[in-house]
Amino acid sequence: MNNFEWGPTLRVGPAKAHKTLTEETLARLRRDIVSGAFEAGQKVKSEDLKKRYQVGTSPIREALFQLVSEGLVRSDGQRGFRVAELRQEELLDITDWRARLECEALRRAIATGDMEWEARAVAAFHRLKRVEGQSGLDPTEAADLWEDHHRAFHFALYSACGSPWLLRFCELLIQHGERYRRAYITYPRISSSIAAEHQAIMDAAMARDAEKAADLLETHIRHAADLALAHATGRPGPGASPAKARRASGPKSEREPTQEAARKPRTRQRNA
Amino acid sequence: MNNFEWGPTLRVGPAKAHKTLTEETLARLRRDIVSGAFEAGQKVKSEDLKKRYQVGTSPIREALFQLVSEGLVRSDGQRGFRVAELRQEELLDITDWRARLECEALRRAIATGDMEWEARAVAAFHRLKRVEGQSGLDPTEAADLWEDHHRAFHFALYSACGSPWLLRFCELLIQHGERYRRAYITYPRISSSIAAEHQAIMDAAMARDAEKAADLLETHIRHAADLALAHATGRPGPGASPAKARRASGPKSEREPTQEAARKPRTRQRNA
DNA sequence: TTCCGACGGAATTTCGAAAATTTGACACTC
DNA sequence: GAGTGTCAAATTTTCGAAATTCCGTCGGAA
Repeated sequence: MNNFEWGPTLRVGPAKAHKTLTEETLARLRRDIVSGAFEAGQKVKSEDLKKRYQVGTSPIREALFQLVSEGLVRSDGQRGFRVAELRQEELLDITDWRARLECEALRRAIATGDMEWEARAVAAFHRLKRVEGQSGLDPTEAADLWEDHHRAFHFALYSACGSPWLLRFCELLIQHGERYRRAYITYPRISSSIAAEHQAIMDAAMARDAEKAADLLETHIRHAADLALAHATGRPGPGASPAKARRASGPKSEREPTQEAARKPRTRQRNA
Repeated sequence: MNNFEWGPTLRVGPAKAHKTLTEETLARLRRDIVSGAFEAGQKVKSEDLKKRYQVGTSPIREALFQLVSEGLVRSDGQRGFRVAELRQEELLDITDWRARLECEALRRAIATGDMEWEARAVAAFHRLKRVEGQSGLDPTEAADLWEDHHRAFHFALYSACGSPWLLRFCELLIQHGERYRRAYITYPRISSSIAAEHQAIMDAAMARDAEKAADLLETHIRHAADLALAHATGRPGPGASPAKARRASGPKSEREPTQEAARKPRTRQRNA
């Protein structure tokens, strides 16, 4: 039950062969949303995305719909799509569930994980450390790289939990947690204390001390959220332009419709 | 935080206006998969679906991708889609998490729910009872109707839990749980004991007895799963044609490729 | 002025056909 | 007979354009 696959979200390695354009676009779009390349609440026009990713209408829409289901994008009737908003309230919700579910996953993995699991964890941890030591990279690239391996490390720890659904929930929550973090905290900011936390979790896990590992993990998760929250409150506020919106597409006219345009019902032909 | 929306999955009422064809197709396809109109593991050809739902390529694919994310459909590289398999192992997993998460949701709702929540629950329960009393319907239709209202009743109970993510998780799990149930148990089988369980849960919830309600709910969930499991083990086994596969499309040739056809890598142009 | 409906540009949704890929079959060699 | 390469049909993926819908604006009536 280990080779559980849902999306290719958390795979760092060689990845599935026979990728379709849709899958590729999905991965890129998801990464761009999580990394903050698009602003929260921003309208995403398929025309822009087509230019940005150099693909046709179908892959774009197919990817968008999958992201809707993941909660990163919202679909507005026949009014297109927009990036999900960021609300502090939701960050609290996500953090609570991350603490509950990821700790549970870790406990189970420690209880039942075999040598292969240990090997995966050790390998992922090693990669993370190496990436942290790396210097001289473009900040954006460095952030992306670190986040990828950070995610992979956490996921490797849970990978032996034995419950596909738990793993899936963790996957979703981690993704969203990362988005909040990256929206509020500017890089580079891989503080050594975070690295130390990882080390401690890793040690406890390998020593098969489930309770200690879970405690450390919970602290780690809440710590990250607190940090984000602290930064958030000292800022314009959620939804109001966190991070820079890098790699944004050209200076298009954008025409954001008036925020809450009067929504009077009209006559309609179809779908009567 | 109550008006949380993800998919239109669990809405019974008036539903969002301005439906697009994709949304409609998504709802229909989801319902058909959950209800067992498609067999588990079956390949779904877009050509068939186009004929079945009378729409073009795009709505079909867009709906399919959303269902992939929900776990009801799996996407096979460039080899199309197939309905997710049913494995007893997974039913156990789903049941465990349903018990944990739905009970938690119910507890929270009881703790913080207001009058409006009570009203929603009472209304949903009333509808469920009325539907159960109804007679003289086509069995298929009756099953669909009952399931819709059963789902809505459970969801109404949780709707005041205050956590969007918890609600979303419950939504997904309920959906999958229903699929297993309907795959293994043939209708009509709305035993009076189930109705009694609902009544008891409802009473405890309205009396704000969180612990009792949660206990009853857990029993209810496990009871349903046990029933399904009992039927499953006395059958060909999961994945091997449970339920009837009603409303199946025309007697097409179906051409199921040999289960594990030798998968030798070929030369490829794109995505090199 | 304010409300209402129609008009037209912009964006989204949907379709159908072209391009690419998979799959099974057939012939050929070893 | 087993293994291998080629070919054509079936299927999926992708594109681009047509159809539909939305949204702001303008003009006219109360």
